[in-house]
Amino acid sequence: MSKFTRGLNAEQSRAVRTTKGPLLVLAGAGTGKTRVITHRIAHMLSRGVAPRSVLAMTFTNKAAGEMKDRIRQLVSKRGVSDLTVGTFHSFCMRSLRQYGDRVGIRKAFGICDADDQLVAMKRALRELQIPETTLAPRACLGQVSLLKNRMMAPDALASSGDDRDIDIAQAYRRYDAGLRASGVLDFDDLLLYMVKLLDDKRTLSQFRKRFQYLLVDEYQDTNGPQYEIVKRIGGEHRNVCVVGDDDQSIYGWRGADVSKILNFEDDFPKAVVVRLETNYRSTPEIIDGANAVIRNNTSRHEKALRAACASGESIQVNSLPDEEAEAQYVVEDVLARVRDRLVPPGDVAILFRTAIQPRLFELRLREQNIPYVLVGGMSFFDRKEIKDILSYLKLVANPEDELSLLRVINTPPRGIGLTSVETMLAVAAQRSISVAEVIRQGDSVPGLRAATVESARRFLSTIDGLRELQDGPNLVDLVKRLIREVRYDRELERAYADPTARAKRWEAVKEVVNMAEMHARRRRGANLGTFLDDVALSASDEEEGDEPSDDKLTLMTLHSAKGLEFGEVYLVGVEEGLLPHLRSIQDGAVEEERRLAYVGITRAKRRLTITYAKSRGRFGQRVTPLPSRFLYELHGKQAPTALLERSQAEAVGGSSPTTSPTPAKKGPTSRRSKKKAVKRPSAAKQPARKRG
DNA sequence: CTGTCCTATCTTTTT
DNA sequence: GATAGGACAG
Repeated sequence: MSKFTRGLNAEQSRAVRTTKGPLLVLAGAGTGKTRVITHRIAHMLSRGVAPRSVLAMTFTNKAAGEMKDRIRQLVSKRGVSDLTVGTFHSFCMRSLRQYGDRVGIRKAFGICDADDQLVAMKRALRELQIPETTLAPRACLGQVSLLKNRMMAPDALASSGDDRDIDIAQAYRRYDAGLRASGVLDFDDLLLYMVKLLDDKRTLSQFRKRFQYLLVDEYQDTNGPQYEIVKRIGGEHRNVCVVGDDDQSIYGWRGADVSKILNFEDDFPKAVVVRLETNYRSTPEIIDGANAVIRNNTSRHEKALRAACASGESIQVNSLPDEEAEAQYVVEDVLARVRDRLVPPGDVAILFRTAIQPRLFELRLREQNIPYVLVGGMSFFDRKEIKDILSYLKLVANPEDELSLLRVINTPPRGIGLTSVETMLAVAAQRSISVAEVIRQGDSVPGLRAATVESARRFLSTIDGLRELQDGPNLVDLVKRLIREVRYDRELERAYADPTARAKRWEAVKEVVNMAEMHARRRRGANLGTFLDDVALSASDEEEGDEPSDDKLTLMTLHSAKGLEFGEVYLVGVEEGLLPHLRSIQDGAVEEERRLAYVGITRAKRRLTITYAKSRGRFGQRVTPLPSRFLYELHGKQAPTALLERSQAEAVGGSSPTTSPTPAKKGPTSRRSKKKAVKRPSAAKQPARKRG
């Protein structure tokens, strides 16, 4: 018995001790998953496994950081630093930086974010002369991403014969070509090219030899390429441990594939399967509810949570007349309990399905002076000024990055307007050269004024000048000089008349400098490239606000709640059409919604309150939703067929505006237009200000 | 290039 | 009903 199995239950201990061969750990919510993972690695190291032969992959930076921290608490520092613990994406990025040339990409590739992707897709559609009204860039991007996540080539769609699919397939190819020309990869590409890299025999055997022990966290969220990576590297030695919970797979819409965890034993025959079913988080009442709901899913590993905690309150379910009353009820309940010192605000969460729901809750919370954080929303990196500066930096690092170039070429305004840019793009396409090259050839380009060309050249030479500093030791200096030399202050002056707003933006700009400073301090050998990598792959973890803090109530979506726990939880808006969401009902994806509900329920340690509204404004109309089918299930019943049918009918009816044979009876205000809205009381009178 | 009007859209968003 | 993005005019 090793010291790392002490204090663990039988199943946990078995998982920790199984260090060789394939291992599937089905870890229900609150069953000590992280503990098992970290103890298992510590145990392996104590048994002589070389730290550098261990590869542990997670989905978030946060999870990776936590894993490292907790292993560090268990073993000596030396061992930990040689472990490879990181997100799939960062692992792939590092590997491609090292061996990218083996799959035909430059090692100095850039990484493009969601914004860049959208720009690239718009450009692709324009070049293909597919109007955005026919195919929305966002939707198209989503489809392409899904294809990539399923490792499907564009041809797979093109052959379907459907017009839209053909367009998407074309857009896919064009979009990819655009990214390649700009020397950038999107997030999905990082994984795809890694798979490709592992197609190379030499590389594959190198990786197999190096990484003798694999561990994958949240395996239920694995998508196609991630699965291939695991299978390839681990396929020979088969020391593959995957940990996850099929009941918490909630990212199917992003290409995550539950079947991977369901079929693990087929992929890795004779796998040891350990089920962690003892829940140390919640009261039996809460666990009963969770079990009762999730039991209704058909495709899952059979299991049920057992509560280890003492009995507590039963789950409360409350219906309220409308969403206003719902918010009011919840906030008043919180207020009373906080006042009576039954719970600190920091131990309370309000969970909801969609991003618009928190509004009313925010309003009320502010009214009552209850401090709160809204998790999610706009990240620091989504702010325009931050993106601008980062685009400049990306352009410095990668002269071919046209996405970035186009973003900042006239920011601040340099007299290079839309028309000029369009001319440049057209000429670039026509002569098959880059936009930068067009600018260099500017004199021979019809339609470009001399002043424009001159200004564009000055812009390029500023960037070129900065480029000479990029490998230099002083990253911070580079960033500062860039901000000065491109005259970003002018941009702020132009865009923000209000001095306070301007000052605030300037603060954000300076924050980039701070980030660079931090990066330079933390990492040896830091340069522009390492900085940009860091920023690209660590989207939102920095910064205030986001982190659930000790003294603030948390407002967040069910998706962001996964992996967290709170003393008291309010699960709100539990109605047909919201949870399960309308779209999921349409798409026949109710099981994933049920998992979402399950995730929500299992976040609560001691007290769970579920609410739903009998009337709710949706898309400007007032609807009278039915209580969610999950509420029936919660009490061990089946939702009435009539409810399911009506729900289905509404989902289908609501989706296609062409066919509206007015489903069941709705409220009296059902399909009235604009004017009627005036009579609505106070709904959104007070415009929600910035969150506190 | 900026300001305005208009209209399409309205889940979730680890990287 | 709100919002964001595009089209169009000035």
